[in-house]
Amino acid sequence: MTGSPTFSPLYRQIKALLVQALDEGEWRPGMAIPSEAELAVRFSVSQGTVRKAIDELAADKMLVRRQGKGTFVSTHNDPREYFRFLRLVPNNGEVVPARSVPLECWRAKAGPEPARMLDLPHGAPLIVLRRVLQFNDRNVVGDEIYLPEEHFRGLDMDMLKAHEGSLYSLFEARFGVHMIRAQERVRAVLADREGAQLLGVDEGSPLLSVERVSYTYGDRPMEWRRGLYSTVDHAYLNELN
Amino acid sequence: MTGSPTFSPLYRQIKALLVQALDEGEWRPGMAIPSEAELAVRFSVSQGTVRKAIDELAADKMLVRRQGKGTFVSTHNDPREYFRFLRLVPNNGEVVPARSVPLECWRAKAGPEPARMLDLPHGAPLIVLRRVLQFNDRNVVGDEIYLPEEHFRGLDMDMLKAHEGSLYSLFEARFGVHMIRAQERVRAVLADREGAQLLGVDEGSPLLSVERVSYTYGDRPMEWRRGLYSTVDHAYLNELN
DNA sequence: TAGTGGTCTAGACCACTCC
DNA sequence: GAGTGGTCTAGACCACTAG
Repeated sequence: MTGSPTFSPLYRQIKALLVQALDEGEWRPGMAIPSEAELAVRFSVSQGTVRKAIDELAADKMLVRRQGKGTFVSTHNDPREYFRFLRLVPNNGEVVPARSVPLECWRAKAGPEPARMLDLPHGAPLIVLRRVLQFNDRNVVGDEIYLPEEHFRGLDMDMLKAHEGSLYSLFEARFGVHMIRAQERVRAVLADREGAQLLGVDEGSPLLSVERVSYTYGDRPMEWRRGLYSTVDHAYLNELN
Repeated sequence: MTGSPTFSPLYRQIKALLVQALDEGEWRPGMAIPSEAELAVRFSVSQGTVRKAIDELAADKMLVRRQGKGTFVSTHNDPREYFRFLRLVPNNGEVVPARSVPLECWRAKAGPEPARMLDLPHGAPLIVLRRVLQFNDRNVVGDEIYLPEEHFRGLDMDMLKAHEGSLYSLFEARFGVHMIRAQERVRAVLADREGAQLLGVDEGSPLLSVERVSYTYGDRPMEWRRGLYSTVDHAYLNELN
């Protein structure tokens, strides 16, 4: 019976303004945003209110606080953040860095599934790419990745081969597309001939199928991918609360 | 060169005291804790400091705030929370409640793996139970669950059959064991004869193997389980930030 | 109307980083 | 020492719940 509960506290409005500024690129990934005191003046609120807005953005991992230094726009373009969304860990605890190796890259029209996942019209232009992830020079993940061409114009094999780091670091550095969050659906499948060969397992071996949609500011989907994970020497790790 | 950074803010000390009180059962799951004002008096700090401690406990899901009513100890013993740790969702979005059906329950000595995962000495007494999870009366998950007998004395098939709800709600209601968080490792495996029959799939079908350790207050491991998930009609859903 | 959590402010001071 | 985020306080007021 009651109307919509339209009440929105000040700090959430400040938060929305900050997200808008981030989305518009007022501050680039890795750069510092103005100090809390400055922002308080800019928005005509107390520092405590700015602080609460930033608290939430830090919890969302859009910003990173560093005591004594400032507050920074989070970035994928830093070795420690390259594979922020990758949940695969080796069975023996040793930490080896992953390496992304591009295989193919072509243009295509969106079929029903990519169109739906990317919120695009059927037939919209896409860039599709295939790559593998390696640990210790061994292929462990094979991905097929679908991107709306509109936002990734110019992406090709040369660019992929020239780039050090993860795809998300490339997306950020070259196309200004910053992924904020993602959602994965994991299933068990059998390796077909191609997948088996790619990951160095027998045909018919069990693999994880991992489908992921990644979102940029404003919950806009910007990437859809399907991966095959070999879980012989690794596991998909998940924390539950 | 610098010594250990032992600085701990007041609100974290308050938080630790609150966790201790929760662990000792001063307030039971589902019940309200004292108001922020009362706690401020009790600990001789300002309400804002208590508030920040509770903020973190709410983020950890140990407490739940309800505006106008109070702050409550979180509980698994509520239909909406029965399967808080279950990440399985149906392929078609419809929400059907899960149902836990016990199969077997027996006593055993801890082998190397349960002992390691539960931080118990080799040979420590365990209770082991097998059960299935059903959606729409169809078996989708088969679990084998290992519990330290010390904390679950008296658990048997009769008790399992008599209980409505999830295992965690039973653990909480009957044994005062409240799971706070858990960690899962997911792999792809092939269904053996037994697993295939249990889940109604062909032998050799791909299944998810999900190993989980659950922790109570103080990060004390209290349960280890291994599950087989059929992902024919469901997917393991995960949010990444 | 009373009690609870939620917001907002202003100010003092602390911890950390860098020059 | 200057500048940043981090803590703590005290007080006023708002939103929500329940009797």
